[in-house]
Amino acid sequence: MDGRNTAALLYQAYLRLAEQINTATIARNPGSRPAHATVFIHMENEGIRLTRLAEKAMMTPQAMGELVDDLERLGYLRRVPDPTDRRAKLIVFTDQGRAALDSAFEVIARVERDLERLLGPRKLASLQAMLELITAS
Amino acid sequence: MDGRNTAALLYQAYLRLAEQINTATIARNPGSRPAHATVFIHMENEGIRLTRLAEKAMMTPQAMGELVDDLERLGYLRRVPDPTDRRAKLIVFTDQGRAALDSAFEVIARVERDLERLLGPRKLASLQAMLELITAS
DNA sequence: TCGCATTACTAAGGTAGCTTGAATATAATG
DNA sequence: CATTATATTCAAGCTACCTTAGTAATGCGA
Repeated sequence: MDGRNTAALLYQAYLRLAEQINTATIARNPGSRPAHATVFIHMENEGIRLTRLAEKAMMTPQAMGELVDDLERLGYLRRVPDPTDRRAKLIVFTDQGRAALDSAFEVIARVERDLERLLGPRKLASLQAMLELITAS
Repeated sequence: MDGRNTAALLYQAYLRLAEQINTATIARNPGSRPAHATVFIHMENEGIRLTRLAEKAMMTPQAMGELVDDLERLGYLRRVPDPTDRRAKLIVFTDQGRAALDSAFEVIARVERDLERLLGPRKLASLQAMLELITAS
């Protein structure tokens, strides 16, 4: 079906890298699922409310609540009362959660190093610039 | 979360292009869903059996059967008896199905032309080469 | 010809990742 | 101080896309 289909090529390359990242992070953080990543992506160090987290991730508070439930059960997050509003809770990292975040950064950094070895630094930079251009187009 | 995450950039660029392709093809072929694309991708002009189609797409014949049911109902495919085996049926394109396939190619070609205008032919070729390299790595 | 394999179909079930709806507690406002 | 809005949570449901299980007809090798 493809005699030059850049979209398909992008997807395959993405799958290749995502598989590496998911495999490594799930191995390091047993019990976690890809969907949990959106929580880490939108977390804030000082703590964040569920509603705000949900807004940032563009989902309902209920859906985000389930993800946070999981990560709390797994020991990555904790809910503490928000001192400024007794209805609200602040979702904060545990030490384990911070370690998991660091670990995820390391995994990504390793993949980036592999890419740099594969393509060379100049070409990798060129690739990233083109991808940003496409996304913004 | 990203201070240079090529995987994320790849995904965003892919989403940008896929959204264009899906929107255009679904607009041209009402009733079709993204999952139906895998059928078109693995179809064969001379006709193909359900089991073989399922194998190529790496899913169960039952799952593929449903997709083919949909596309038959929508008028893109037809099941005809396989003259060489009375258990089997050949899934073949209707004229409408062939037109839809052509139309999908046109949509992709349009996206490729847009990309060529955005990046230039040399850089687009370089992008594709890098994506293939990543996929094969 | 007997027994097993293959092709397709029907039916039911499962999973991931969401949603909508409704309840409770607290806050903010006129 | 009555009303309305906000933060969270419990419960149920939904969609897309698959799966496993079981049935019937036909083909094929020993």
